[in-house]
Order: sequence, then structure tokens, then C-alpha cells
Amino acid sequence: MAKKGKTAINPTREENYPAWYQQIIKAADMAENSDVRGCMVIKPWGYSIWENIQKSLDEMFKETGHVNAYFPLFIPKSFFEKEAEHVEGFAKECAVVTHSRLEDDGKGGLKPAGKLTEELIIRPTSETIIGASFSKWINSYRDLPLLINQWANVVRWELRTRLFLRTTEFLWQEGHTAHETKEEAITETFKILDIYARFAEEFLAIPVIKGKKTESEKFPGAVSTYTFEAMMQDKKALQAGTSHFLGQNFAKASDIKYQGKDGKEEFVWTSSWGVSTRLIGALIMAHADDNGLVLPPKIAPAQIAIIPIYRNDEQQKEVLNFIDKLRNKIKPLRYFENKIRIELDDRDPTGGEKVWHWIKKGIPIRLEIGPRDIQHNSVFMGRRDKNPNEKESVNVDEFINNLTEILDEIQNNIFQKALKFREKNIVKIDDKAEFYKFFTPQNKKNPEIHGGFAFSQWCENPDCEEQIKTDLKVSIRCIPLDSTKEEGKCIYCGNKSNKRVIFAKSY
RNA sequence: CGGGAUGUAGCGCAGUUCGGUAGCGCGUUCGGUUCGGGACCGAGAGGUCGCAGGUUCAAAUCCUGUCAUCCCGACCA
Repeated sequence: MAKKGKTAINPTREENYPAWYQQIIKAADMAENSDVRGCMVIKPWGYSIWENIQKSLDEMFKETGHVNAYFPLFIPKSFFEKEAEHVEGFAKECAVVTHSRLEDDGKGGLKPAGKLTEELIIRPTSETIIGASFSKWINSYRDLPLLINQWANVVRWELRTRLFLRTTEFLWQEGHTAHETKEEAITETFKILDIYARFAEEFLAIPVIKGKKTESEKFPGAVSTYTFEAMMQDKKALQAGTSHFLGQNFAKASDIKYQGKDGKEEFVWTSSWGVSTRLIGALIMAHADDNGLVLPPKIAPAQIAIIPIYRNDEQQKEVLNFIDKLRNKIKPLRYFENKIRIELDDRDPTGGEKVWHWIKKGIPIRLEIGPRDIQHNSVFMGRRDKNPNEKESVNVDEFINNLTEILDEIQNNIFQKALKFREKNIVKIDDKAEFYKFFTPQNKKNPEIHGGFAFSQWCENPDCEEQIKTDLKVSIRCIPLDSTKEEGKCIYCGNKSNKRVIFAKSY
């Protein structure tokens, strides 16, 4: 009989959250560390999730008038130096290309040669090089707005990396837009933030809080940064993506000017925005449980795994035949305009191992189909939003008829569960001592999962923000956009304050 | 980049104190029995013990260096 422990993933979230996270990725076979420090290999199951993210977001960008383009991986150092704050923010984590070829070093190895006259930076983000193109492309107000997106890889030489959450090289999209007026650029910034938030909630099933970053947390070179923050199951906040209003900072740095209707030359107003493979990390930490990954149907590489059950060749033929017919019935169905993807697991039939294999991979629906089901024209269904042992026999026609609703239900259940978790762990705190207690673990040596989001008053003094960060490692994640004015006292200094912000530990 | 921990078969680990040439569970391969909750029996394959030096007749084990991973800190999508 089964020799397994209580959970498929060990350690559990409660026992050791960071180790649990690594195990989820391993068990679902999503990615692994590469031979290059800090870089990951994204394996098919993980990459497929990224492809689905790309597909959905790309559609949303295009629906709102954006077009894709591609800019170089390399940025001349001089371009990069143009925006002072930008340099300061990114200089410490830039990979620099200094040579263009390799030569025999006379010891059986190779040495770099062909020193470049100007060093090239591998893009950590592309504001500057895209700005250079924009300045050529834009002449007149008729050229505006310019709404460009690129899907690319970027490199940030991080000192501490974690699969998906922070890697030296990562995949993302970066939107860059130029507008005639400040208002238009700001509208764009919010429009994208809304798209991101909608995508996170409707596709990734992750509830998010939209908000503005404080001065200390904003993007280097931006006038203002907007973020959408999600709560992970260890109650920490994850910045899932950002949208920046850049004012005319980069327009001035890259000399992006247009001639207005009045004939006068003006600098454009720009925005930039991005989400990355970090979203996959968010997906894992928002939904996965102690039995493995949990995938919302809309973003899953496949929605259904079919496990055939049989004893002999004759039964195998019969079962596979039945499955084939089932697949043909599913084929014309569409789930959010997409085909429903099915994985048939016809490896050698070995008991329930295959069932657990798919549970760990987070597949939304598992179907076990054997002779007994064929007899009753039914399928044996397990759902990832329910306990692994909660399985039910469903009539085939009923299953087909209800399939999209079932997927919807799973999608919704996953979202609701995450939402409930967040609501439970977001607390209004107005007392300083309580605030400190909230963010201090009971067990100092081996901190348990604690804290959450504290929705507290802040007087807008950066010193208060800084002190809290020093004391508790808690930062202001954002000033929620829907945070209404409310008279109160700053949680740190007690001075008059008129709004609440989200405090949390973060990734 | 600073502090701590860990590197032994695909995965999880023992062996290191006290040096003697590598083992367990899972997985994997083959044969058979099985098959509706992680099957069983039998027979195999698989490791220059992270890497490089050093000490020694002899190193997974002792010493030095180095690399990687994980955790904490500083920094960040």
C-alpha cells in the first residue's frame, strides 16, 4: 500500500516556506537552476504557463492599441548615462560587455580580445535605447501617441536569486509609450495598471491591490510608479508588476521632441510598464498547497489530465477508444476562446502514482477512465480545487455539457480562496505597539509565518517609513488607489495623517 | 556583497567525530504478477563523494583554497 506521508510536498508551507516553494517547482517540473549562477532553465511545464501569460496579455495590449517591436539587447553605456536617477538605480546590477571576440591564450584556453571602443550594457530595462529610437520616430504631434511593447529578456545582476521571483536573467514585457500631454501619459499609466490588475485577478486568480509607490520605492527615473501587490501564503507582499509615469525625464534625456499644432517644439511625456516571469512565482505562492502546484484553468498548460485504467491489452484498446471519443467531443468546445487542452497519461499503468503526478503539476481536472466508467458511460473526476480524495463519477454527456462551467468554477474557487486568505490577513492597525507586535515573530530563531498586510496611517514623512523599515523590515507596499481620505495619526510618529497605506514584509 | 548552513547515484539521505577505497529508501532498466488512492517479487544499471591543491602507504572522512545552493542581512521586477 501507499507509503507516502500526509502530504505530497515536503516540507509543508508551515514547516519551511522557502523550501516548500523550491519543492513545488521541482515536483511540478517547472524550472531548475542552470549552470550559470542566478539563471534558471524554464522547463516545458513552466514555460507553457509563461506562453499563456504572454498570449493573454499580448491580446489585451493589442486591444488597447499597442504594437510589438524589438530593440537590441545591448545598450551603449553612453545612452545609459543620460538619465541620472536611472543610472544610480541600475548601475550596481549591470552586466557589461567589454570585448567582441576570444583568442587563444597560449595555455589551451581562450582570452577576450577585440576591446570595444564603447562598452555595452546588457539591458536591465530599455528606456534609454527605446528612447533613442523614439527621438528619431517622433517629429510631429501626428506621430503621437506612440504605443510600443516588447517581449524580451533582461539582465539584472542580483546578489540573491530565487527561481522565478528574482533571477539574473528574466523574461518580461516592457511597454514604452510617448504622448503629447501629461494627462494622456498619466491616463496610459493607469490604463495599463488596470489591465495588469484585471489579468492578475481574472487569469491568474490572484487578488491584487493597485496603488502608488512611495518616493523611496519608485522606479529610478520615474515621476511616479504604480504597482499591483499580491499577498503570498506566507503573508508577505509581492510586487507583481509596475506601471510608471515618467514625465518628461526620459524625453529630455533622449531628446524626444515633437512639433505641436502651434508649431512649437515640445518634449513628449512618456510611460513605461512591465510584468515578468515573476508572475509565475506569484502564481505558485498564491495558490499552491502542500500537495503541489494549483493552476487556474485559464493559465494552465492543460486543463485536463486523463489517466486510463486497464488490466490487459483488450481493455486498453477499449479504454483508449473511449477516451478518443471523449476527446473528440471536447475538441469543439472553447474555454475563453481557447481550445481545452488535454494531457493523456498513457504511461505504463501503475496505480495511483499518475494521479499524484498530476496533482503535483496542478492540473485543474483529472479524469480516471477505466472499464467500469465505460460501462456507465461516465468518467471519474478529481478537481484540484478540492481534496485529492474527493472524486466523483460523472456522466460523460453531463461532463461535456458542464465542462466550461466546471472550469469556471475551479477558476473562481481558486480566486475566492486567495481572496479570503488576503482578507483574513489584512488588518487595520492604529496602535504602534500592536503594529510592532503584528510584524514580530514569536519564534525569533526560526520565525513562523506571521504578520500580513497592515492598513495603517502614514504621515508621508519618509523618515517614518525608513524607521519602520529599519526596525521591522516592513515597507510601505503601496498607497492604495482606492484609499479614501481619513483623519488619523501616523502609526510611527503619531503626527496628523490623512490616509492609510499598506505596510508589509515583501519579496 | 557581509554572516550562517549545506554539497555523497535522478530525488531524499546515512557514512565524516576515530582515514582503509561507498551504502540505504524512492526513482530508473529488464522479466513476471498486478492495476479504480503513491502496487509486489526477482534480477540489473547508475557515484573520479561539488571542484582544485595539500597531508598520508591510504582521504567522502584531516588541512587550505575555490565554486555552487539554501537561509539571514544590504539591494531589487
